[in-house]
Amino acid sequence: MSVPGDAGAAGEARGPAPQVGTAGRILQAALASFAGRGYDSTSLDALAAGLDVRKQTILYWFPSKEALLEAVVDQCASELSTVLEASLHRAGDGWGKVEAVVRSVFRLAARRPEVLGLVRETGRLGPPASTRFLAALGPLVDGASAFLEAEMDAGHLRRHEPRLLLVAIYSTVIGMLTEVEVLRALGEEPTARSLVRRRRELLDLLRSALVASGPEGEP
Amino acid sequence: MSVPGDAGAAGEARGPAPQVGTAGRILQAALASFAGRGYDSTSLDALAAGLDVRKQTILYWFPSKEALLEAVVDQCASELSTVLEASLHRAGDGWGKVEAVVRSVFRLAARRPEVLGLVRETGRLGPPASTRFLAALGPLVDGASAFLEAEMDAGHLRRHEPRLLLVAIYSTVIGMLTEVEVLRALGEEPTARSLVRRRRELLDLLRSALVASGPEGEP
DNA sequence: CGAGCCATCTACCATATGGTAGACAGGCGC
DNA sequence: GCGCCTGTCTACCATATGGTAGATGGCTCG
Repeated sequence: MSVPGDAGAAGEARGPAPQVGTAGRILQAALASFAGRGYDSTSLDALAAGLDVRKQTILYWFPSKEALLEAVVDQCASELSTVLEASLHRAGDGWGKVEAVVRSVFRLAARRPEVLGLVRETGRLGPPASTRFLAALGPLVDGASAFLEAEMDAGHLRRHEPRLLLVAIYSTVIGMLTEVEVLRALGEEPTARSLVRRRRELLDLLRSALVASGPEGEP
Repeated sequence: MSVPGDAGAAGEARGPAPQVGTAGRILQAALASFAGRGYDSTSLDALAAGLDVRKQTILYWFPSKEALLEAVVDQCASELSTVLEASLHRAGDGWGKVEAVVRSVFRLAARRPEVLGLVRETGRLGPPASTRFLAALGPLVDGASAFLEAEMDAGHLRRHEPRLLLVAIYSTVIGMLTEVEVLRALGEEPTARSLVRRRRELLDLLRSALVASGPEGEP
């Protein structure tokens, strides 16, 4: 039985994770708006209007606008973690693993573009949203960094500073997926076809950048 | 003699470009806040407080908050254009030119980080801010795309789709320069030393990605 | 010296916004 | 059938926000 928003665990709707019913609808609507319009440009009244309820209903399930943001951030971090973990467990060697991760993020973007949009918005918002999000991804990032370093040591990948490499990959992936205005200006409408092209180009670039050519890194 | 904000050319302070005096101070403060906190999170009262004036003074020089944003966008587009044009006119061949452009953007970031911060904010804001900004950079982007294609045709750079390559480079550069929270989470504080490391890593990555190894592209 | 202009301010406006308190209808259990 | 709980609503609050109108002091010019 669902329980309404109240003092308690900060940032959480009461009771079980609200994926269904009104609380679930509120989360989805908030995600879409926070990702698309921005957190500060989203009012509770506007959000409520889109859901055909009053803002008091939102405040019944989430004690404040900030608590709603925290719940949305947690949900996105969870979805992204799940996707990244699944792909990390499947692929084997250096480049294969990087490729698997990038492909899985693009698949997530195809069916849930607002998740990547929210990722980019947390970067802009700064603490505590970004801190919460990055903390949730922390273990994965640490694992990714260690993995990259090991692969570079083994000669499977070109030598780079692993953590800066992760920032570069993150920036490029998020930009290719969410910089809608820049993409449009360069002739790329946000279509499924364009997504395929962008994924191909990005993978080509990353592969050229990461896979050493010659004897020790022949592709 | 300076002229106050009024109906007229939208988005412009009256009279000559206000780089000095109160209007200039307003522009700088607005740039810093729009880039750092975001346009929607910046109130005219807060901006005025920082300048030790009243918001009516801001509205004397710029007819509206949106007009102020337009003026800030124009100024940033101008600064970035100047920097990009200068570097494009100096370097010669394929990779050398790309490197020169990236280095010049990093130099701009070292002394005027808020300019790059505003670039990223315009991407988030969408039209009309992003349209205005991208229109101002349009000729440069067209030239860059044509240049990249010619260098690929000549075998100086690996074959990629030029416009998507520009999006990728843009995303990576802006991310490496402005994703402060992600950088911090990975151990990179926004220091001058870190900027040097980031520039080196980024240039290494781009070089590996763009410069073909082997007979036709030996570096 | 007085008039006019410029740049800043005070006072005020209308609307937006996040949030609180309690009313109310429906459903469920005793 | 009644009492209680849940979930939604109305009414209201205090503050924030972008903007307008006119006051005011200082400066310049005739």
